[in-house]
Amino acid sequence: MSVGIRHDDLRRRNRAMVIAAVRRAGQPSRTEIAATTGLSHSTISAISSDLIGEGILAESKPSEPGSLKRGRPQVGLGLNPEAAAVMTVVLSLNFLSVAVIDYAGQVISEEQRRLDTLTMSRDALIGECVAIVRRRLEDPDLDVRSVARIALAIQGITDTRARAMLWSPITPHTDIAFADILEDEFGIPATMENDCNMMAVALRWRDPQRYRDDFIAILLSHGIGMGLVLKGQLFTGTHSSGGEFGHMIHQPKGALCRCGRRGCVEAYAGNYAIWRNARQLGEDTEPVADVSDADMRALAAAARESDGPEREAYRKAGEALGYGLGSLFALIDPAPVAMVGVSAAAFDLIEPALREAIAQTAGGQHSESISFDTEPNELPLIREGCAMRALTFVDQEIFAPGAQARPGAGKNVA
Amino acid sequence: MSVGIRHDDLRRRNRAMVIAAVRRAGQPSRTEIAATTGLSHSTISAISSDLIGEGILAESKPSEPGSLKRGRPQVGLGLNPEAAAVMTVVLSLNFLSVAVIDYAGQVISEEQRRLDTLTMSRDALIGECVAIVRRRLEDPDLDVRSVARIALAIQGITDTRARAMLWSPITPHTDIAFADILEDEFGIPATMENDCNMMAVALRWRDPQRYRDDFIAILLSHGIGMGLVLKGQLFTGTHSSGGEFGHMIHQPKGALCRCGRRGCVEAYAGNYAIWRNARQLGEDTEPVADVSDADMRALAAAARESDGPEREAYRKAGEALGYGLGSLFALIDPAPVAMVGVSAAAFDLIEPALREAIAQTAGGQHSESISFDTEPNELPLIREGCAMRALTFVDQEIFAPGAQARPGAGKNVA
DNA sequence: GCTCTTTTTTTCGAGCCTCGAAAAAATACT
DNA sequence: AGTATTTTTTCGAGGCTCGAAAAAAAGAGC
Repeated sequence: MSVGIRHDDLRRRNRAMVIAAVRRAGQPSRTEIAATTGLSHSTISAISSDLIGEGILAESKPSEPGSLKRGRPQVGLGLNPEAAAVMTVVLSLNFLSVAVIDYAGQVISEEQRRLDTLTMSRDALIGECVAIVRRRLEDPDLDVRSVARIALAIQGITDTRARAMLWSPITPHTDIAFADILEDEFGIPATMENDCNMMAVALRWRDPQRYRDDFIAILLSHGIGMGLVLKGQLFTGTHSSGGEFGHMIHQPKGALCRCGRRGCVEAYAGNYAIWRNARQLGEDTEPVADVSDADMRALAAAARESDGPEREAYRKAGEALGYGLGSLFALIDPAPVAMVGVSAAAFDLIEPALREAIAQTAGGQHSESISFDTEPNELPLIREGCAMRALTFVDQEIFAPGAQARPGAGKNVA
Repeated sequence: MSVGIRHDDLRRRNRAMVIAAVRRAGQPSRTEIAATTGLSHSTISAISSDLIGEGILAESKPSEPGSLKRGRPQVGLGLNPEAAAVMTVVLSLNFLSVAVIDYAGQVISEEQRRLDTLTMSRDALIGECVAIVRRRLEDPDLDVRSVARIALAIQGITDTRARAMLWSPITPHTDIAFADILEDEFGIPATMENDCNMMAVALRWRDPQRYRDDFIAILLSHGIGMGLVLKGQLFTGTHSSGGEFGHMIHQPKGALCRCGRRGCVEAYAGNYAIWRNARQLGEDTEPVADVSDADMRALAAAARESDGPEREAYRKAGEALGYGLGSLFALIDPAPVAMVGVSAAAFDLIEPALREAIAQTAGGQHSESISFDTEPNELPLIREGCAMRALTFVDQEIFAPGAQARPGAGKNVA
């Protein structure tokens, strides 16, 4: 099973703890780090002195003028923005966006492009991704050697090892090993992440109070996606990114889903499903390829206006989501939920039926106490999540082990 | 977040690894332990010499006569059966059973009792549990001081901290803190476990080849329960034992479930549901309290005999289980399944409809490759799981830290 | 029966790492 | 300027793991 702990692992792990503490707290003093990690002051002192010597951390003046305490003032430790950089690539329906982010998490540069992802050939899609990354790397302001990691996020299913996209609604092509492709092309370690998982990662960094150890991020968009954090860990399937909440069964043999099957939650709550119901097209109608955000906002407006088929469509969506959440809660117990995406802006139309449905399930025993939060814009969240994922990789996998193994690499400060 | 690693943790963890390696492998040599843990021979030598000195491990002669290898023969290390003992208490419908198990996992003594759990008062139920434990502890052959842990398993929902039963179908009473009660009564650390989780634990020990990192144990009994292991970890809810597969929704507003709600998987696949459908009583009929195993076997026989309402009842059960598993697989991806309990003996009647249903779900994409195994008798599994849970607790929490902190306690061999 | 070979296990010194205590540093209070 | 207070560093002690070498315990060969 798992492997024994070597002596050198110890330092690596404790270095990782210190870096993580600094990334989380912003500008903590050595004393604060000692308190949060439980390590002794001497150890923190030794480790942080090493990390500063290696250019990973940097001391920053207290900066707080209102710190009228006695005693030697604390000196804050911060991440050195120039220690490294990472790149995020977000590929969504008809849209590709890239950003370069410094080690402290600030965006250095970005680029966005419209594509016709549904009709592009496999090679063209890969080519566009490679090209946009290359353009960013060729930016004269950027030190290419400092780019330590690329994180791609895509709508759809990725594999557990974060190497490949297995299936995606934005393209007819399957099994594209984006991570390997980018690694081979640029020699920079890369991962392929699921968009909703990245949303969950981002929520945890944005609001650690609310989104801590257990929570759910649900993407209400053309399709329905989910990112799930359980016991502080991002939940993934055994083979894939998992958490395909949208394809849990709501009604056996029910409405036609984009995945070709019947009765999935998405077949009632995805944008195309709401649109289909609002237009009263019948549940067997082939899902349309795309409904614009503007159309969805118009639909929501009409639903708020009068009690017609539009309102009924949102009611059905709420019911499907409610029963789906009820089944999910039966498995994992209730947890805070964040609704993300265009239809999150119409959550007022969805919520009543959702709560009613959830109250009829075992998981909804305390349905009043389940709280929902909404965030209409998913893209910034996905990018933030990617950035944090790439940065924590650099923290844990590159900086924590230190550079003693290879004396030629990295910056060796005496 | 998590805490830094101290220097003394190191030894504790590596001791735990060695003990775990011995428990898993049976009679491994020091060399084998070094190989599986990745630690050096010197370290293994030092640790195992300590453990032998403390009476936790014991050397055993090679025992294999056919070991015609050159070189110094390996000497096997085994668990010392007298190092400690644990107790398992399994509380199920109308039945209470207790066993005392030595440190090597052999049953020393046991006792079983029939009770009328559904009608007993709260105090009577607790009293019976306490009394049966006391009788075992008063056994003159048993050194009471060696009993290091009690593990209770109960059908129903337990809390995450493994202290209390929150709800159970075998009694109308709720929120009984069995673990605390036993601890207070006997001064022995105790935990309260969910029966299906213990089944999963046992399967992992019984057949580590098949049930390794990801698998599902489903109890097909009066109710439907599940134990789930994901990524090598027992899956639990955020507040409770979780994994209430039986109460995922199969049909919104469908058949009446024992939990009082409608459309749960259990309301189609639990014994009472199969019985209700076989008797053509209608889905709104109040679930009966108990159907005997003999009745269920008769039902299965009738279903095999001719294509009547009995066969249809099993078909409906298969359909509900199939759609439920499909939804589950959408979340976690497919994994090997073990069907446990009386109705597992009728799995031939269930399987066709189950596979048909699962094939219509997103999670059932490779439905042929999903393999089912059956085990009609759940009680031995639950007891084995409890025993292993209690024993690994002793391994990790009592023996791994060692006794250096309290020089008076334990056996200190110079 | 004795020596050689092979494999397992133990011993020993080196190198790290963390810790606690004490010292040093840096500032506010008086 | 001196004192109190808080943060940070320094230093020696104690542990732990590791690699190399030695010791132990057999079978193989003559």
